[in-house]
Amino acid sequence: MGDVLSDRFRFECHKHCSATQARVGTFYTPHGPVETPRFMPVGTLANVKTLTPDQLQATGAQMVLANTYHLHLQPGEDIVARAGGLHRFMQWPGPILTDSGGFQVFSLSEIRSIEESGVSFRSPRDGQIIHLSPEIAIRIQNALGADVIMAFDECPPYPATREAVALATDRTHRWLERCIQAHQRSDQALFGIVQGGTYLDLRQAAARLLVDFDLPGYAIGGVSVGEPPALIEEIVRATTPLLPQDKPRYLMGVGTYREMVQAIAAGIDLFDCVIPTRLARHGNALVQGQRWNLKNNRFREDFTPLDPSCPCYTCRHFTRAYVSHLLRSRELLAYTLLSIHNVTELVRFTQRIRTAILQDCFVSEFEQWLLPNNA
RNA sequence: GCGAGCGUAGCCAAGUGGUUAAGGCAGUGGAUUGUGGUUCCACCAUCGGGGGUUCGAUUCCCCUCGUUCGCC
Repeated sequence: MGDVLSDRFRFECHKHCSATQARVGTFYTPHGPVETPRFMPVGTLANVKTLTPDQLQATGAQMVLANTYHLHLQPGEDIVARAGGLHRFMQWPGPILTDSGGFQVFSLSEIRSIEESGVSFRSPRDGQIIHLSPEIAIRIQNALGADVIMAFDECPPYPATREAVALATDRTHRWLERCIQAHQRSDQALFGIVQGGTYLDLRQAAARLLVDFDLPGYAIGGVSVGEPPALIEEIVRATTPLLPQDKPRYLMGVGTYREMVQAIAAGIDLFDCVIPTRLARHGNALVQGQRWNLKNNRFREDFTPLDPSCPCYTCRHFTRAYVSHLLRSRELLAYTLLSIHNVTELVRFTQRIRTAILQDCFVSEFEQWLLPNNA
């Protein structure tokens, strides 16, 4: 299976940045290539919410992230499987990645018990008890049928003691073995996840250990859980170089302009983040490295596009004043237009980085984001 | 013209003779990182006007203005 797998999920590195660890590559999946570095919008079906596949495709998005936990609750993986799998059900022709649900246990359950066998918690939706374990998470993801599936991990909160993080990290490794055992589809790549909280030596030990599993890709998880942004960069810089050169590296849950640039400089290829769509639903636009609250008074009579230099549908057709009006009157179209723009913006941002690396001007062009702190 | 009622923020609307006058909507800012889905947080009034009573009135009394209902 190893050869078939490595063939189906080949990662080619085309160029390395001369001054940083940044690189340009292509990650091949059964549903098409992903040109890296690349931002992946979250998610689809239960989650992108306001974009059609056509609209999503027009943003330049290649791979999208869907959510195991939400799809398990509704409509249930059996229905997705009977519908012909996730790609067909949601009509997304490109690559899809599913998250394992490990993060959701951390982020949105109140009552939970985490044991060696797995996790149980009360669904915030309807109160029913949900069980997740490595085997269940993989079984669900096998049924959903995404191109890339994620190991079921334990994501410790921040802050957490070194002892607690070490326990969670060790458990994540034991769970990874069970995930690999449970995984049954050779047309799906299982990625491992590096945990270790903010303890760099735990991170590095975890990375070294994971490499031995020879997985088709690796992710850094457990960041952007409330820690100071500077710590994310530290973690990424300490961990990424230990992951294999010839495999895609994915930083989960990130992020912002700065975090992405710094992570790419450390050798990261893929990102996912709810920021563009969540901000859209809250009335914010990402424009030229800034966040704007389109509901602010100053946009009321601003008859220019969100970003005159942006090629997206929203910017080609509508004014800031119009979007501001849609938001004030709570028209659903506001969320669609802002989502189109925001996703386009972050995808384009990673595309521009890709181009800059290819032209060997990454450091000079993205200097403002590489320097320590500022807006 | 007579009788009764009501005037608290842009709107709706509690409330009390005593240091900081509920709440909602709207408004103004802010937040948001492997998606709990029109979210969360903060700010935003001296009580129609004038005069009395009182140590003290948004609250009680008088006048006035506005408004609503009924009668003529």
